[in-house]
Parts: sequence; C-alpha cells; structure tokens
Amino acid sequence: MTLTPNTFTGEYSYSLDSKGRVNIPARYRQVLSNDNENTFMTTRGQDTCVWVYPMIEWKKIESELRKLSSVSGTHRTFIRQISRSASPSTYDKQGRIKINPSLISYAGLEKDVLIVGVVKKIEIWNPEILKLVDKKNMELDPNEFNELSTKIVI
Amino acid sequence: MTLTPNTFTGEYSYSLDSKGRVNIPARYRQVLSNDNENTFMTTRGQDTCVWVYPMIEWKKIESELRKLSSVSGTHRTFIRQISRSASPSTYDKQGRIKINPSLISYAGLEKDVLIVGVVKKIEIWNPEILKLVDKKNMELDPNEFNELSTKIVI
DNA sequence: TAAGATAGTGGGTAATAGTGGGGAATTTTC
DNA sequence: GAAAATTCCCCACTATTACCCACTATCTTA
Repeated sequence: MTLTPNTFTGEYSYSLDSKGRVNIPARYRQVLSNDNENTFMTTRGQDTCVWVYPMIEWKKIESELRKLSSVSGTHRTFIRQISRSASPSTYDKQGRIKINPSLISYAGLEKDVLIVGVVKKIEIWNPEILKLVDKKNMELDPNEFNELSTKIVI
Repeated sequence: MTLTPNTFTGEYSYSLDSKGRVNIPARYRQVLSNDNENTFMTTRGQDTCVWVYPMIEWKKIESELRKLSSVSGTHRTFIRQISRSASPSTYDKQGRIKINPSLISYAGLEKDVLIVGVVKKIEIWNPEILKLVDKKNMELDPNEFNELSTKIVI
C-alpha cells in the first residue's frame, strides 16, 4: 500500500547534536515528493515547538502572505511574525536538517527531542514540554473537541 | 534549490559599517532573479525601518503609482511616501548595499542592525526599536490576528 | 542466527560568508 | 584648475557553514 505523499504521522525520539542538527525520520523522507528537493522550511510553532514544513506545503502559506497588503499595519505585523522565524533547510547526506539557534531556544530544545508527525507538517518538541502541554490540554475545553467532531469524522 | 525567486524569510544580525554599508544575506542574494541585476531599491518603511525591494518588485510599485487615480487615498499617500525617499543601490563584490544617511537616521540605525525577510521585501531594523514595536503589536488586535492565522497558516 | 543493508550520530576540513580597510577614480568646492 | 572630499572597487583576514567520512546500532533477509 502506498502512503500519501508529504503526509506525516507517528512520533520518533531523536537527538539534536552540538551543531544544531536533527534527523528527519527515514519514513518521512520516503514519503516526501520529489518537488520538495529534500528541503523543508523550519518556523516557530504556535505551541512551544518547531514546525517543519515540506517546501511544497510552505509555498502555499507564502503565496497567501503575498496577497496581504503592506498598507495595513496588522498585515505587516502578521507577515513579519510568520516570515522572520522561517528559514529553509535542505537535509544532508545523512538525512539531517539544521535548526536555527533562535528556534532551538524558543522551543527549549535540548539533546533529546521528540519528532511528531502532524499530517501536513512535522513538529519538534522538547519531550518534557510536550508532556506539560498535553496535561494542560486534557484539563480544558471538552467543548471545543465536541465542536471539532461536527467537522471531522473518525 | 526549490525556493521561490525574490522571496525573503528569516532574520539575520549584521553590522552597518562606517561607510553606511550593510550586507545582504547570502541566502537572499541566492534567490534573487537575474533580471534584478544585483540592484535593490531602498526606501522608508511604514514602520521605523528601511525597506529594501528587489528591483523587479519595486517596478510593480511604480506601476501602481502610475495608476494613482484608480486607487484609494490611503494608497496614494502610502505610495507617495515610499516613492519620494527611494534610491537604488547595487551590491558590491562582497554583497553589500549602501544605505543613505537620511534613511539611516530615519530608521535610527546604529552599528548592529537586524535584517528581516518579509516575503516580498527586506526590512532593516535597529534591534532595540523592533523589540519595542513587537511589544506594542502584542497588545493590539489579537482578533484580526487570529483570524488571519486560521485562514493562512494552520 | 549470521551477514548484509539501512539508519542514526559524531566530528574534521575545505569552502563560503561577513567585516574592515586601502587606494584609484570621480566629483565637488574654492 | 588644483585641492579636498567623496564614492566606488578591490583585497585580505577571520569566523562560520556545509559537506564529507567514519563509526555504531538496528533492522532485514537468507
């Protein structure tokens, strides 16, 4: 059975080395379509983690951003916030991408990191932080989940 | 690489030297299309920073300027403000462009500057000022912001 | 279960990028 | 028209990056 291209699931424990590199799981590399040319875009996540988009997926965001007007202050700020933390990274012969120092410190990453596939993109977490976030999410808002269930069927 | 031509992301700390030169990050130079002929247009930003447009992108603004009557009053003011202080700059063999003294003083630039890629153009900031602006932006308009992010990012 | 293949980790080195400054050419001023 | 000032182009030094190689662990297959 062939997997859907550019779609990521599952989680992996890897290590961030002293040069700021992390491995992209072999399985993720295998489902990457060729037009990504082995390149990802790394950015700040909405949660305390790093988001890693396959290039093709990022370009959709980019083209949306291009439509916003610089006349609007809010739009300018929005574009700046998204764009400034984004930097491209092509994985090396060993399958690793480089994470910026500023992203590493934002997400509180240390040696052991957790790679999580969230369908369209990949998240990189400090496992301790993810555990805390999970716990907090359990406590709040079962209502929102109910709302979701009207949109998505499992 | 797979990157979109003339599209800038990420942020870099560089220095403005005594001759008023700043480096254009190598990555930005690499995505510049040839028809720019290594030339940028520098101008006043709407925020307290310098805007640097690749020539190709600037030409689109010029054509907006020619259509003045068809656009709104805010557009006219906006375009006039950036147009009047615009001056072209070709980067040297080391990849540096020159910034006008008047732009330097407008943006309050000192030795350490922050280069921010905001998709269509590049911003040059005094890092202290950007920090203040960020803080102010945090306070206003979370609604419009959230709306934008659900539409565009996710 | 042994051997080959694949996956993940660490580190060294050559190439590239960023910074500062000198000197030739051009423009400005007296 | 000469001196001064400014601009532009080039060279050199240093720090950083990216690429490559090697080792170990795990997974596959015969």
